[in-house]
Amino acid sequence: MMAVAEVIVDVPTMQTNRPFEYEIPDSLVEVVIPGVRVEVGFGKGKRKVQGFVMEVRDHSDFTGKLKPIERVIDVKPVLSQEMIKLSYWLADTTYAFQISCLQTMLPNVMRAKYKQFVVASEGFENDADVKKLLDNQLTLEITKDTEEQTLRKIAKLKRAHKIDIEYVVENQANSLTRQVITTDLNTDQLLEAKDKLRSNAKAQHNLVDFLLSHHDDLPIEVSNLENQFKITRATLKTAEKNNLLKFIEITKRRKPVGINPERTSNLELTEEQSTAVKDISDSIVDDKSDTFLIEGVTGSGKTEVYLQSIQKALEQGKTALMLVPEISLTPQMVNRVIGRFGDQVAVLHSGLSSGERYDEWSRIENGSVKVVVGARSAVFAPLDNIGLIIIDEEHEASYKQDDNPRYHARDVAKWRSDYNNCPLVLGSATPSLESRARAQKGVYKLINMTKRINNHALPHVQIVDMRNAENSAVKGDFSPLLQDNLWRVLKRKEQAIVLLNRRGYSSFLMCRECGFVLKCPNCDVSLTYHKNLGKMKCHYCGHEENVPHICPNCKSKKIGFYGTGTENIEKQLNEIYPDARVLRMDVDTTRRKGSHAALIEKFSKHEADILLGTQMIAKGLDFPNVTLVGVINADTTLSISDYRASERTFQLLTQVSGRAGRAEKEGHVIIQTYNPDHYAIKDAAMQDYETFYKQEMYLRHQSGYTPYYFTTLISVSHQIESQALKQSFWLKKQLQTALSDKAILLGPSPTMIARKQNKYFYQIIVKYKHEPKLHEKLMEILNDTQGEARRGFSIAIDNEPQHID
DNA sequence: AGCACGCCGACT
DNA sequence: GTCGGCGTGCTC
Repeated sequence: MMAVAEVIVDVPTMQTNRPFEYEIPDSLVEVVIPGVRVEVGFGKGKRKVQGFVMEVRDHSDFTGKLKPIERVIDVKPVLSQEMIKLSYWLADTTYAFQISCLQTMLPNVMRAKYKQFVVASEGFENDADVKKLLDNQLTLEITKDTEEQTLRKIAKLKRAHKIDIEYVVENQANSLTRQVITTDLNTDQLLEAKDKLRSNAKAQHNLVDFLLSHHDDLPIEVSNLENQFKITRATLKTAEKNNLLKFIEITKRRKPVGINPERTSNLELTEEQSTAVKDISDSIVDDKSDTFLIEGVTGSGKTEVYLQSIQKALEQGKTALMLVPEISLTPQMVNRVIGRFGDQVAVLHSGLSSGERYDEWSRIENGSVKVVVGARSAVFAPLDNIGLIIIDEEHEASYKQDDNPRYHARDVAKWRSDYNNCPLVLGSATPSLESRARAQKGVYKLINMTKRINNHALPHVQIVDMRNAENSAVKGDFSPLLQDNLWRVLKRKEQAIVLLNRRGYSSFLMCRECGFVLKCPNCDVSLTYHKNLGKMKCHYCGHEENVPHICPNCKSKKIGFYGTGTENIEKQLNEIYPDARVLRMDVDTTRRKGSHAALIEKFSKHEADILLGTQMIAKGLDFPNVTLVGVINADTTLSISDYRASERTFQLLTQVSGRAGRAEKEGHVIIQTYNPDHYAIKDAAMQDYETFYKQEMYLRHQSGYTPYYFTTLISVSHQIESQALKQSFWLKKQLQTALSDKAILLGPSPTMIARKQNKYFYQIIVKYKHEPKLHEKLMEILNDTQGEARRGFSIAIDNEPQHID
């Protein structure tokens, strides 16, 4: 009997997108188990790659000779059975390679780094050519910087079998350990020991004094002692010999959660809240995988419902997972969860370094954490025995990953909820149409929360018609009504939020003389300015260049930044209200790590009167002193060519309005728009989701979009534009043969950014209700176009895209 | 992806 | 003749 492992290898191509079988050597039988990473030989040469063991069997049907597993990387599986199963489902539904799915599910440090070294073949150690190539060293590393000439020489010597290439698979994931010191002696014993020290042993005396005064702080990190207290390692070593202290290695948690917020306990619930908690709790207790949709107006206390439901899961000895959009992962939110559950909580946000992220992953994986809060990718948190999954602000587009694997966290959460037999709770003031429609059909259980806590009135919303000359002509972008109300807020020493609704939020360079815009040579996009680099950069291909001071087109000096507009609005605010403290929050001011949180902190301490910003200020923030919200231009998101434009506009306006008057004080919202009669704007002003929902559903029905139809977006790209177009017509024809005549095929049409990294993009949209053959056909197409892929042709499939552009 | 094999044109 | 270009098939 032979032990065989099914391994997914780290080679992301269509042809290798299946398990390969490897022999498990006797010495490794005990350790090669599903979920561990292994190092295996792959291909004809001596190439080595990392792989994931999916399954272990006792025989193989493979007719050839099996290669052995060379090394086991993990002592303990990094993938649970749940994650292994999930990866199959994920690969299938997103059309992504399974290896990509596995890597997405794990912290980045688990991704192998590959290195190649040139070494002399046996017997050629003294060969003149070899010696010259290696420059008398034993090895030569081949990197991406290795010159073309050298590569040629390497190829030549290799053909002559004078050299070999050695492959090294590096594992980046090792939890850092740190050295700490502690002592078994109590203070009396230390004093006693101090007396015994030689009087000239000054450093030792100081050290003992230090230990006495910091006795309660022990253990203390050695690096801290060296840096902060200037105690050398030599001193410590001597003290160790004298049995004054001892060294211990502990696994370092790179990111200790900041200052612990004050512990809170359950708040008293309103009737609506307690019904919600009860319904969810019942599902937790009964191990039912129900999906709840909480449709709750801003300020209705959804968070408390989440917290008490989590509490229930913990009481049942289970764990809980809570997803929030990255942007609402602010200290405000995080503190509320940590405040309730203390160090049982792990927080996964984009601010973590990859090492920190790995540490948090380990804490979750080894069971020391019961609650996980995080953004999209936290849906893969290695929690065991999940009792509850929550997705806050479930309508947020950021829950969908926009590169491979293009998964939606909501779908993954649903899968895990089914696997764990636990409820999934979706919460929003403005649910996505598809979720709300599912609730309508009874697929989800709808929980309506219509009352604000303490019966706070909803903010008073006014729409300003900017087509009216009186409003727009006065002073820049501020209507008299908005100006007036800002004055009042300032006079009352309250705070205001001003939202500039912009879709693109990067600053590009434009000549005011001739209109020239600095563009990327490889992509059809304008370059954006990166403050920290001091250079112009392309978002799509990474191309960089210096900032020109004269216009390359007309030689004028009037070339400058044309940004989000926030700077311009800031200038206007400063002119109208010279005494007001304005805080600008946009990509430029939040680029540095932590600056986003710092600005929020500053505003919540009332160190500024007006918070000015884009989308990012609309979400999840709670400032009790804010009584006015002004929206400069509500329309911009309406005019985009996406069928979700109205939905997005409605959501944004409703949410930003909810920022006003969250405490005792009444809130006031002023929305400036050129489309005052548009239903998305009117309904947002009324904070009337249900009316909006009905209207939007009607329109979606008319135009045949989600949730009435499923959509799949297929984009085709090629170096040569005509080829891209030709292939996309071929693809459309392929689809037509497989699909029923009820399916609607749109396109091919060029994408909004028609060229990226010197490739031309066309897209086809498939709208359908029931096409059982579509999935199979798309898989077939992916397989068939393999050969073409070599010639720069590629296909990307996006199931249920969030935006079509 | 990355390697070997194999088939063609232009050079020590 | 053979070196090295690229197109093709395959990887347990």
